[in-house]
Amino acid sequence: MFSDSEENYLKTIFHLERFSKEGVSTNAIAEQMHTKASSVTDMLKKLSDKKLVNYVKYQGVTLTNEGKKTAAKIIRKHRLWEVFLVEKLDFSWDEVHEIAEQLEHIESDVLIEKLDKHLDFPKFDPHGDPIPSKDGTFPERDKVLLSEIKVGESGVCVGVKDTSSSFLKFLDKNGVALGKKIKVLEHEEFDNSMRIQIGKESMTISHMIASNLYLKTN
Amino acid sequence: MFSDSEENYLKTIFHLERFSKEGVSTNAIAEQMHTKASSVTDMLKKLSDKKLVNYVKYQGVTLTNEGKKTAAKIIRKHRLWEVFLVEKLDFSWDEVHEIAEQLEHIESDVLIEKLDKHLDFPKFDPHGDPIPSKDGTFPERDKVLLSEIKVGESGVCVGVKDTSSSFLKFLDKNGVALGKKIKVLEHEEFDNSMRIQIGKESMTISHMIASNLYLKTN
DNA sequence: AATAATTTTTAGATAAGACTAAAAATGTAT
DNA sequence: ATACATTTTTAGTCTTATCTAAAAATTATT
Repeated sequence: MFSDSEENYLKTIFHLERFSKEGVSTNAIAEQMHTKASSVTDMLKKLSDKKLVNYVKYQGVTLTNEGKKTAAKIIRKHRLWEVFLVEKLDFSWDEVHEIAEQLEHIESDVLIEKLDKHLDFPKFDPHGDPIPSKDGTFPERDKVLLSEIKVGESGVCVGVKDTSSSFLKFLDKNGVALGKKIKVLEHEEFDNSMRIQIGKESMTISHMIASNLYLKTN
Repeated sequence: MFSDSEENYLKTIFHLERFSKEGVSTNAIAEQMHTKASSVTDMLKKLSDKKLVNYVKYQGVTLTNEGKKTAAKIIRKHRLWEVFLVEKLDFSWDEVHEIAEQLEHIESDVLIEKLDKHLDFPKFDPHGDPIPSKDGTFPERDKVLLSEIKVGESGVCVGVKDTSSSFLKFLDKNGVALGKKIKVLEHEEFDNSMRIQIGKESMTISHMIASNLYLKTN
């Protein structure tokens, strides 16, 4: 159906689209794929002809619905293969990416559905990233309050429960933002305060704070 | 290391080499691969430059040791993946070839060794074809006496136990030869005689005969 | 052995994907 | 608003793998 190269572009655009509200820039794609801007332009024209992206010269690209569906399918395959490699072949989660980059291009719908079944229909890959379903929808991320997380474990900040501006201001002042990784270092029993690590900094936060911050774990 | 196309050529030459004592002809390769003779010539030059084949213009090709090793590795991957598809994903043996054609090009030595282990080091694929080991050697085919084979099952003639000329003459007269497929139709309990099918012919043979003929079963 | 038939190779073209270098468009400063 | 810097596109080249058509070598036939 599509070449490996086309699939890789779609996948990259899909991932970049989640971070920029505007169309994805040629250079951003080039950098992500370790290729040159001119190569990207060539490919964007081709993908546009195939109705997989909305492309206007100098304006960046977005995926069409068809493009999104195709990208989701590739990501589905990639992540299912990662689960296979870790769960069935005993790879560790940091060794599987390169191999999955190859496996994701294997073309067979039956194969991927049988693999899904064999793995017992996993919802998340070994890195905790969601596996889109056959129709291209992504499962909702598990979010857990920071206060629920055990010592030694970590997660990435994905939202807040208390949306008051004073809380948000506090978070901002302390370097807590969406996407930041937080590790729980200590849990003080008597007042449920926690010592956490954000980047290289560590700090102590009250239970009040910890019970209003959502993290994605695993 | 090598492109998918180069690997496919090596594999094809490897298979064709087993049937012709001479070098493999350009046309034979072209036919097998559904491509044109001129394309084959181009590739043979490239493979020759890479020391994977011994190629002399107009004389056909043979694989070098390096070429044989490489071909065996691809066949190993192909057949291990076939075992995986049938044993783990519940494909039937006739559905797996095309998918394995894709999977055989996935590049990762660790992957293939882990897959081998996961499958418990199989020696034959679902079609009964031998799986070469890591070092490129093919396991000896299981041979079974015809007399041991159950009704309904079949095998291919691979040798004799009694090597007397009278026995060989008998086999010859009845159209039994190396490579012939034999199916067991009936097994008469009282004298252990068998009714077998060879090609379109069926015939009855004594236990004496059946217990001196080796078949490969699948 | 000379000619015919077949096989194989060469020559030249095409398509995909990537690159370099130059041109065009867009964005930013003074 | 004009000039500078950056981004993006175009134009042209390269590589890999393929093809067609024609030329060369080999094999078969009479």
